[in-house]
Amino acid sequence: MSSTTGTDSTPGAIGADPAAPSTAQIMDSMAAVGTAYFHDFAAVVSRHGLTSVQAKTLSLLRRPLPMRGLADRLVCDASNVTGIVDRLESRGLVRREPNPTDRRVKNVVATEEGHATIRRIREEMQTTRDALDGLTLEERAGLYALLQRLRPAMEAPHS
Amino acid sequence: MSSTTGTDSTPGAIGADPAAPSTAQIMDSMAAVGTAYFHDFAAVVSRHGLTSVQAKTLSLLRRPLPMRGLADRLVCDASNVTGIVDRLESRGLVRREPNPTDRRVKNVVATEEGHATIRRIREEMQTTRDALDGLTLEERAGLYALLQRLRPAMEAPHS
DNA sequence: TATTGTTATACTCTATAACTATA
DNA sequence: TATAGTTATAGAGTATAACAATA
Repeated sequence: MSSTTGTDSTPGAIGADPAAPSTAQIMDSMAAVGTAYFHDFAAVVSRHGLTSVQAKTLSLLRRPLPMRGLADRLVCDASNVTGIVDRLESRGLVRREPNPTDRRVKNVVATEEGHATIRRIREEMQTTRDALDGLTLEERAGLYALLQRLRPAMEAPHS
Repeated sequence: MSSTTGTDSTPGAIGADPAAPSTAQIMDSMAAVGTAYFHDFAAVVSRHGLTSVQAKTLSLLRRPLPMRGLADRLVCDASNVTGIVDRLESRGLVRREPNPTDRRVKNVVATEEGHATIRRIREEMQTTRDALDGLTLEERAGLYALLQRLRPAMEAPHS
């Protein structure tokens, strides 16, 4: 639809219309902002003695999930989840509970400390919060609308 | 979907103004889109037999960089770069060259195949490209402008 | 003395394969 | 037979500490 979505590499685009960014330019910006976001996240969670994947797992446990459900959401093999949950459990941040209806399944539940930890992490991502606070209300609304519009297409099955 | 989208821990925001998203809501969207972007990237580079960090390293080598420069840009300890570059070099994607003016330094240079590989990877990120193609020209311009506005604050030194 | 790059070490994440206990 | 979870294994990324060569 966007007509000239030609691949880019900046053809003869010395004075290119600044209002018509190439796909490559947008991708570069997405990568830069995404990378900065995850650096902020990693720095904050490491102060809590957690790795990124451990904190991500904790953040998925707003409600109990089976090991398998965690593997699906983390987009990794189920065998990895054993170790990740082991380490969170040994720190008292999650618990494994038996599933009453299917004895093969174990439900992973965040403890009160686990919930508190992930709450604090969200609050402590100050670089990201400050960056968002630097936007006007209109810009914040625009950014959110665009990200929400992008999200389903980005998360769609990669045929 | 805005009603029962239990996506985040918004305070008492059941019927919150959709034009005034909370910081937490925006952060969740950023994380979701960022995660999807890096999943696309990881899937594409893995078809080329590369890990994400290897491909990221290759993408930094549009011009030669010393090992130390790579460590700075990858935001990791210098000792890690040895192994990453070792693996890229054993696949013929980069070369180590001596620095004429400082014999302690080794410049890492992408080979022709290295340049071609990173070029192909950018072109093959179809999920991301399709998502961007689903936006109107105005939306693309708005997204790019917002990301560019966010970038310096996000990349700022994390005191 | 300080810096560049490397090695050695230990831990975590990752996929694959094989196993168990359930279903 | 199929599924949930685990274990064993091997490769890769990560930080720390120590080292040689050079500045």
